[in-house]
Amino acid sequence: MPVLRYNQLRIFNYQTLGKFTLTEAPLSKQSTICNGRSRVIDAAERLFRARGYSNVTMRDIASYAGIRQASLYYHFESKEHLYVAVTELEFEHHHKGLQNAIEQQDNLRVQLNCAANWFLSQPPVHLLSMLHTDMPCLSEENLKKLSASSRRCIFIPVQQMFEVAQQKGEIRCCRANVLAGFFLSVMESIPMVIPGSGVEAKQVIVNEMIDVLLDGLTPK
Amino acid sequence: MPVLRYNQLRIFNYQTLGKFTLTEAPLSKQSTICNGRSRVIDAAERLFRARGYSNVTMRDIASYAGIRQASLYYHFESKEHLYVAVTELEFEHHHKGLQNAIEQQDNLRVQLNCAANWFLSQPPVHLLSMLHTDMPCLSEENLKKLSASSRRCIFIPVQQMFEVAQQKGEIRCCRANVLAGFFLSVMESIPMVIPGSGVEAKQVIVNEMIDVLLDGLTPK
DNA sequence: ATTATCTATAGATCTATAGATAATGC
DNA sequence: ATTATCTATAGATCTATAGATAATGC
Repeated sequence: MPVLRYNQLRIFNYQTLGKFTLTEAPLSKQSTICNGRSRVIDAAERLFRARGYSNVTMRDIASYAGIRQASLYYHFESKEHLYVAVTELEFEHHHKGLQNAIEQQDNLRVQLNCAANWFLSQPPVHLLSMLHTDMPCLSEENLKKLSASSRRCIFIPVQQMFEVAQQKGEIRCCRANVLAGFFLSVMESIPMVIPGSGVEAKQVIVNEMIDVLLDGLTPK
Repeated sequence: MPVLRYNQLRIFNYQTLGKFTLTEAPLSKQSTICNGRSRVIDAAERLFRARGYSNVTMRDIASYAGIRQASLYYHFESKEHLYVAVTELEFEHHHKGLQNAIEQQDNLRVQLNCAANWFLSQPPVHLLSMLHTDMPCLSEENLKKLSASSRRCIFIPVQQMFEVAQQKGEIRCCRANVLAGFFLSVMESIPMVIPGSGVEAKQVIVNEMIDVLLDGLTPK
């Protein structure tokens, strides 16, 4: 059976991934996934995010992208280089989305809602898993690089949102970094609280979360 | 060079673990770590919790426990069996600690503080990473088993604490499962917010977190 | 006889490299 | 000539099994 070259293979089916089914839409625009490199990035992005660095093999990525394993090394020097490239892109993507969600609004409650909806509209980042499980597999240098990126792209924008609200007197005095960790970790935990639910159910959770954050639990 | 048998080797040094340094005290009582099986469980516990299932090899565990890799299979049928056994023990350990922390108190604010201090007194569980990255590596059956254990031992006790407080009118109406996810995920995120800080710094964060949870952020 | 270890190794991956080859663009 | 793929494979793991062996307990 001859192996179809990528150039000859215009119609393409993503393969199933065992128990790691990936149903989300790709992060990048569909239109950009038309050349080999983009397909590799897209495949790696989905797989690394769904399973973590160590539970994805180069063969998995190649198979998902519709090429042979060795061909990945034409585009990326190593598995680690691929992971770093893909993860930086993902962080930047979230940076843009978050900034956009936050800066359009001037009220904290609405900003929180928009930021939360941004996260719900995207495949989950699993930032805590990445920092805990994936990053230590990388070189010291790449670990520092990605840690810094995750802070700059995701943590700091959320922190600044709280700082600004504090300066405007919208909320009382409280460490903005604690609040940022608060908000982000709760966003990460939503799948744990209600596994396998739709977006509407998640939005209900998010709204309740924002109410608690702003108004507290103690009855009036 | 003759290999020292475990029985002959009474004095023992834990080996270093590269960038995954494990400085925490063992979960189990020191006194119980005197026979082979307990040493294996202790080693596996530390390593799996520090790096996750896939980033630990049977050789790592054996080396840490001071025996040869193949000897592990005398005590446990497979890597997966070992992981499941160790993780169930860990969940039970947290179940006892949590129940104890919660039932001694009758005021929600104090209960939250005691539950938080329990977690701070133990090596971190990294529940989100476990559920997201480790569990999908297991068989369907073990996945279900451990998911159920994590719910029963960790999630439900926290949820019940909120339910009781709600029944007593201490807090206003709000989904108790959302609040449990809230609390647990924030506990998990503390290392992300202040990486590499001492227990005191973490207690400050925890107290600020509890204040926000109960009193909210909106100024009076 | 049983318990707890060891050595040696089979068999299955996984990453990465070497070198060939087809398609594309100048 | 350059780009993007392929086949084949080296070399390094990693899990798990087989069979030997020393210490312990009856």
